[in-house]
Amino acid sequence: MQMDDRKQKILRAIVQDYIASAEPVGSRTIARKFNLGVSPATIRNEMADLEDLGFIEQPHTSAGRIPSDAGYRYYVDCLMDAPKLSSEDKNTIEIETTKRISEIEEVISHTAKLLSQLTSLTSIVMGPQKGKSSFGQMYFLPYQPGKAIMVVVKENGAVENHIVDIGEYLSAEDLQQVATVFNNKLKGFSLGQIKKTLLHEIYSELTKQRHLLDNALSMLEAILDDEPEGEKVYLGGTLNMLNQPEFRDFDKVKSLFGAFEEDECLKKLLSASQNGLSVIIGGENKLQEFQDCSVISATYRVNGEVIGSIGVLGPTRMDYAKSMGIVDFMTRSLTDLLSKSRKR
Amino acid sequence: MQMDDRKQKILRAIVQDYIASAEPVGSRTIARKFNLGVSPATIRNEMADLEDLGFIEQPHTSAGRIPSDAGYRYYVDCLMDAPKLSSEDKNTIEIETTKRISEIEEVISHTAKLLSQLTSLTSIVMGPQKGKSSFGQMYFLPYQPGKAIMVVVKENGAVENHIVDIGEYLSAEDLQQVATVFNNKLKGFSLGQIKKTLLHEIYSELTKQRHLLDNALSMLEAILDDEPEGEKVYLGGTLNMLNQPEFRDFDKVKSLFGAFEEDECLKKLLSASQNGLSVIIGGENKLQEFQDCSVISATYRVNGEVIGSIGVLGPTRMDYAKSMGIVDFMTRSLTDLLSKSRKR
DNA sequence: GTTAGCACTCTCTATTGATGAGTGCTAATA
DNA sequence: TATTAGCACTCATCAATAGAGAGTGCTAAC
Repeated sequence: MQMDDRKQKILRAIVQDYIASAEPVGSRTIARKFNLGVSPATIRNEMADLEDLGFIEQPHTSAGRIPSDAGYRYYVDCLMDAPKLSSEDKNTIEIETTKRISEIEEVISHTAKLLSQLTSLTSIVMGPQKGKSSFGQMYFLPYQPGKAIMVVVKENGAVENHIVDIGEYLSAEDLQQVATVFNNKLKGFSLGQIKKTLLHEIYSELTKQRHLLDNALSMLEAILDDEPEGEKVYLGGTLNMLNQPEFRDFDKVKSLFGAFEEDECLKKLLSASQNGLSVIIGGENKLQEFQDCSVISATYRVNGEVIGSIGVLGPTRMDYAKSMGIVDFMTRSLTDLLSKSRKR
Repeated sequence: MQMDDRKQKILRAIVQDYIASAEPVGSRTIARKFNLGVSPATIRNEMADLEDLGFIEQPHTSAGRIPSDAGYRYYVDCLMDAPKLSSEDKNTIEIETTKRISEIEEVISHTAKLLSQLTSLTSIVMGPQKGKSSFGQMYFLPYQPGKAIMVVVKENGAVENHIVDIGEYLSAEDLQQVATVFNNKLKGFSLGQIKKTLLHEIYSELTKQRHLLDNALSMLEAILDDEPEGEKVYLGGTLNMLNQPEFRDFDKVKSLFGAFEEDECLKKLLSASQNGLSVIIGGENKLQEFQDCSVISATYRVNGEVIGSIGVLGPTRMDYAKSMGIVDFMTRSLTDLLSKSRKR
């Protein structure tokens, strides 16, 4: 049995109607709403075929059909209108992203909010991958006796400050000296590389200045320890999930919101998209908690280099065309925005 | 009618049993579980009296009784065992809070997590009140052409960095000069005060150095604009609310989680506690969304000055003695920790 | 003042039956 | 041969009903 034109039309009708209504779609409904020029009985026959092919399923004997994961997949791959976004949404994105915002973190969290607003789904935005970000420069500023503020500028423009213990014996010049060594040795290296290969090099350099060493070492540790394992993840519109009829079930909500609190889970969700727009549908997802969800994600770049990803999470029954359009456009404008702001 | 000793014992029994079981408490249950030496019938009579006094109520004719807000209030004020915390919890708090953490923000968010863990409730922690925090020092660091990193150290020890536009024309010395003016003029003033009274003073001072003024002004604006209105609020254990039987209701969950996303709401919740330990029970709360909740909160200090508050939010039926014990102790150790770290 | 006994109330759960949406099959039709 | 009309059948949903159980309030006895 093959997918002919009519089967495709019917499958598309089922998916679209189910996306809109969240109710199983019957043959009669299709005949009425979509003008296919055939009777419900014919549609029933075709639907039986589509069920055999695995694209739709029946929740119970006397209900209409709902798309299976395979059905959604076929829809996304072959039947769907090209991802599109309304000029209204486009406008909003352009206005919102051109509002001058100075810090990357703010841009990111702002993006998460905007994304969830536009899609009515839950948005997940992964900030610059710190492990991959490279060291740019560092400064030490006086803070309190025995402590200093260490300001680290990454190559991607992110700025972080940490309080570090410096012991009692370091003067401002000593600190300056340490910073100089760091800046010379580390510029351009990722923090991962720093940890592995460069640590002992600095160590030996500083050995020459015996009196600095002991305290400098604790600083080094502080730098690397304070650096969290992975990237920061921002969520937006988690509440939107509560509006979806498929989550009118307490246990589902609990396990879902539980997963939301685990950064690791969210990172895994986004990790699929290596490049371009990625769509993961229902059971294609390996994470138990998200088997009833679909994820649309994409990576964004700064100056050509992938530094993070954004995505939306929703019920399997989501408006793929719209969501994909928004995620795609958002990725582009984020990439634009970040690259532009770096050039200035 | 007066509260005699037996009435008090019965009321305490009702509150405690209801806290534990979340089920209306019947006369028979009390006679069985609490050895009052009287029969269920007698207890029934007393319960009728307690209901007349407004301390308990019946969800429906043939159910047991549950405490009213007034009942909880009486319990907390007069009947409850002194707020107490297990030596186990005490230990956890002491170990967790003495882990060396350098930045105030980290301490705060860590506190929120710990608090919700120990109480199985939702924790709300309000960070240092920025409006009330005072300016300490500022530095400018080179960033990119036309931009600088502005590092602001508050008097309470918090450090923030912002990227500011400086236009094309400012040299490092110019920046240094501006910073010096700021540091001299502003040290010790709250940001509120800065905005109102000192702005024109600096303005006039900088007027003397004409070439700096235009650009310095935009920086000033950046400083004050970047400063958010209020304090940052941290939530922990919001999921715990889903485990409470009183929130097995979708509309409640939705409005509750909606309120969680509004920082303003949460701030209002905590604002009650001006000093010491404050307990707000059910309807005493003015916010619609939290009428079924109680809030226990307290303020913490750095060097005698109140800089924030912590609290827990739970269903009206919460274990007040335990929660109050934990919040109280936590406040103290937070105060200790922050004050100690400031002295070093 | 306390208690035992009992009728009464009300929630909760399970059962039942009616309704309606939707299917699958068969036979008639183009 | 493909399509369609007709019809019996299935199953979820909803409302009504009955029975069980928990708990009360009242009365009368202790």
